[in-house]
Amino acid sequence: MHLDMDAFFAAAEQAAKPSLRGKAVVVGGLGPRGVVSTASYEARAFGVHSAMPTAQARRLAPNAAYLFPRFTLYRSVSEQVMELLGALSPLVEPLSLDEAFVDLEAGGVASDAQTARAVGERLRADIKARTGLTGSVGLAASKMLAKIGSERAKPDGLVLIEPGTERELLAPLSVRVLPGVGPATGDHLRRAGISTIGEIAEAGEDELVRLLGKAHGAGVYAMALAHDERPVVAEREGKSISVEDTYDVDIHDRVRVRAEVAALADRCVGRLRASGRSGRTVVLKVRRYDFSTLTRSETLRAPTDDPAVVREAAARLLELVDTTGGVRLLGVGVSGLADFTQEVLFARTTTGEEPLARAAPAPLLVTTSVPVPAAPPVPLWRPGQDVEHREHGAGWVQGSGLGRVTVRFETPYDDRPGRVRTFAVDDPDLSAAEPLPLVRGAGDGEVRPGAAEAR
DNA sequence: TCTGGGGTCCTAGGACCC
DNA sequence: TCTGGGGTCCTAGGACCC
Repeated sequence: MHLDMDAFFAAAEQAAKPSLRGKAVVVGGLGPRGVVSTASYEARAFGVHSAMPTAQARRLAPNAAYLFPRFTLYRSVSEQVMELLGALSPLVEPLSLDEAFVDLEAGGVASDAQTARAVGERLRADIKARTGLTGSVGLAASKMLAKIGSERAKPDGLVLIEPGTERELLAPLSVRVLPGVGPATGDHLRRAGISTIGEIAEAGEDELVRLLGKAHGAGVYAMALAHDERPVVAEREGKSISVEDTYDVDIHDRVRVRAEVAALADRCVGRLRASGRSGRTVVLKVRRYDFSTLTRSETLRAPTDDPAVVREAAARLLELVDTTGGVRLLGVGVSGLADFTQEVLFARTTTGEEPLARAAPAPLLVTTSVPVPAAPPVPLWRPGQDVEHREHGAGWVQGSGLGRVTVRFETPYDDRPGRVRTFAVDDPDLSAAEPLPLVRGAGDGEVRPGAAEAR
């Protein structure tokens, strides 16, 4: 089974904000260089879609609601959904917050089409009851086909692909439907006169390998024949951790570039340590004013989670890069991840320093050796953000500017749009708040064992 | 129209080693 | 006189995915 939540971020916002139900909603970066994460179906009718620059979306749908993503909310909803999946099988493979594969056979809940369909429909009902949101389900004999099924089921549907019908179903579809065929490979194949999956099958494996290379060609050919033996894998270990920022305006000042790289290194290490791991290879990423992107990396003698070590490596790498003309993005990453204990064996013992493994998993606070110039003022109130007013209760920020902030007072449990009020940005009665659960009683991460099996 | 942020996997060349 | 063969590690870049 493949489960894919429908327009997940936008749907969660509509569930949280009654005034946005049935309206065009766009969730994504709201700065001058932002892109759309998710558009509600109403916004898609205007031509807005994921990965589109938000500036372009605003031209297409000027009256849509534009909201910053609220990952804490999406994560808590995601946990509830994943918990329902976990009740079906020990083999659940999340692909992102809103998508997962489930091996139903391994869970012993379905091994034929009829029961699989029943399990899928019951899951969709459980998700709706638990989160208030809809998800689409694909059921098939392999990951690829289950995923194609959920795509065809959207929105709010279920598609089961009967074993034996796979190849005739695939034949007329675009090659772009196959996993691993993106824009570049799609163009490549089209120039060779291949645009449908059926044409890949006709071309033969040798031709595909000639066009795409050994590994890629063989893989794409197998997929075209509906040969996909990839298992559902739960709990995959991450292989790298990285942090990057695109700046609203290009940075020209080399001193500022160094300061940003140091800050990114600290943030990266913060996440590295939060995951209880250490890394051996430090990667610096630079996107220049003209969008040309390069990476420079350095492999250390031993894994580290020391912010100073990562900061210094990143600083060395930066000195290898010409940034005249300005940079629009900087990033710092760590790969070659090892479990934490490894490292204690190496560098740390000689210093007499308390092993970092014992350190509290508190947010990492590091004083940078480079003075960090004051960051451009971050707006205090971001569109979509939850707030609490001493008098008016729970609401969310509709917009702010010119020293004022506009709030709509409504909660996920209201049936009608709430009232709008405007305050001074520094109104002492107004404070930031945590998101409310979308369904009353179904709290964040709250475990209700047996909820799914109870029927 | 002006292009996010977080990842994974693959390729290819050079260094290095046996 | 005409330059082995194979394996691993490191680095850089590109394609792809959500």
